[in-house]
Amino acid sequence: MPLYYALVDCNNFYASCERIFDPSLWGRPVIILSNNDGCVVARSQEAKEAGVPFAVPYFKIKDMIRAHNIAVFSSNYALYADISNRVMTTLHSFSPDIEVYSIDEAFLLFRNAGKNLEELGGEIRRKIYRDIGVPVSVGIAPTKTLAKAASGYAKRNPHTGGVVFLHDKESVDEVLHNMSVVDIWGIGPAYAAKLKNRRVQSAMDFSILDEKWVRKNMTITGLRTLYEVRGYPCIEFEEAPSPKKAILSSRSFGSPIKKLNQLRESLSMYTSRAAEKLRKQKCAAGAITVFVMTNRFRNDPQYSRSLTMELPEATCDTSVLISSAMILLDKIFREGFSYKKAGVMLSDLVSEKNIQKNLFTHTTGKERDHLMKTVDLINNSYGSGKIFYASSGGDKTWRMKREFLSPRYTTRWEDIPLVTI
DNA sequence: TCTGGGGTCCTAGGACCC
DNA sequence: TCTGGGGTCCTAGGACCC
Repeated sequence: MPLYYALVDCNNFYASCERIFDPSLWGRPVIILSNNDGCVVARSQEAKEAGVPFAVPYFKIKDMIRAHNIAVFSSNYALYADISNRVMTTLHSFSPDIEVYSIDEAFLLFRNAGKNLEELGGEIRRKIYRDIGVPVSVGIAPTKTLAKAASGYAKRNPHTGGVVFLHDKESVDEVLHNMSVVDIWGIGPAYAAKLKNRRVQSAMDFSILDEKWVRKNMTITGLRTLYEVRGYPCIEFEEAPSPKKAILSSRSFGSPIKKLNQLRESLSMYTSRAAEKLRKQKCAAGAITVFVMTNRFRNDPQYSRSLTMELPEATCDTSVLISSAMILLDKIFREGFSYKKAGVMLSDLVSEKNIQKNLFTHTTGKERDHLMKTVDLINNSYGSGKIFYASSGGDKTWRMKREFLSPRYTTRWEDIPLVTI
């Protein structure tokens, strides 16, 4: 029975989100910056054509921005996440089997479907564009890796109408021939360089490689990719998002910081964030790691360290986690460096129901639970960071830069667009 | 002179993804 | 002046055990 995977991929997703509410951006190059307005993480088609490279630091392209009248935005995750949810909800109406792969992509599974899949792809495209305003590309193929390849091909080649269905050898070969090996899902720059030495350039070259060589040089994951490219599905379809094994919260600072106090504030803040995420997925952490680092792009003296501590008892209590983080920070902090980034990682996660009690620690139990729930409730209702731990400080000189933030059109009452007649 | 072998667990580092 | 953040998986090698 034929089984096909469809990959639906939003085109230039962040840029498309900004355009929904600001039609003056149509036809104009648009770029979106990473946290701290550091580098470019998304570009509209026009911006790509104007020559803005991916991941380039913002300060390096200021001239180009002026010359091409490029619209610049800070990342507005509240907006993107909300639009993403709408897209995923719409996709659900096309197949009950959906794997939300990232904020702008989802796989759909189609069982026993025939030739009409191409048509269905077109329908998906039209519906999402009409209902939400986001253009998407659709790739349909017998494996996830080929579906990815197909949607990429659809995006690059307008004559496809944004939908590519790989249903026979000819159509697969056409796509693989016109695809660079580094664009295969699962092959990054390191493997691509290795492959280039073997004169493997196109995805087609890769598909006919010797299995043993791939296994030896690209591990078992590389071998899976090889089979997938040949049309044998090896990568599982995961409908339910698998529970996280670690939770990370880290940030670069708006400007470098030198004082222990400032590091303490920022780490205390990141720990609160991580703990919130932890409670949201109803888990407790058995270990905590703290790391600090200087700016590797500068010629200053460099320092980078991390330290992990096992907690006597798995916990999701923010204050326990903060005090543990502070102990770790005190151990790794060195005077005299300009720190650029710090973070905290919570690992050894267990379900909050299965916490192994420690005989020798004093737990306060229910009251703390209740306190945490209340803190989360307040912050969820009145905005993140409405109440916070005093150790997170009020100074916040280290806070993130977001100079070009658009309104949270869909998630904040004050920001809802007004229509004037 | 000859210096085992098999197993587990942990960690660091490297690869990839968006 | 200004170079993101948050993840997963795999492997090699060391420590340790019998």
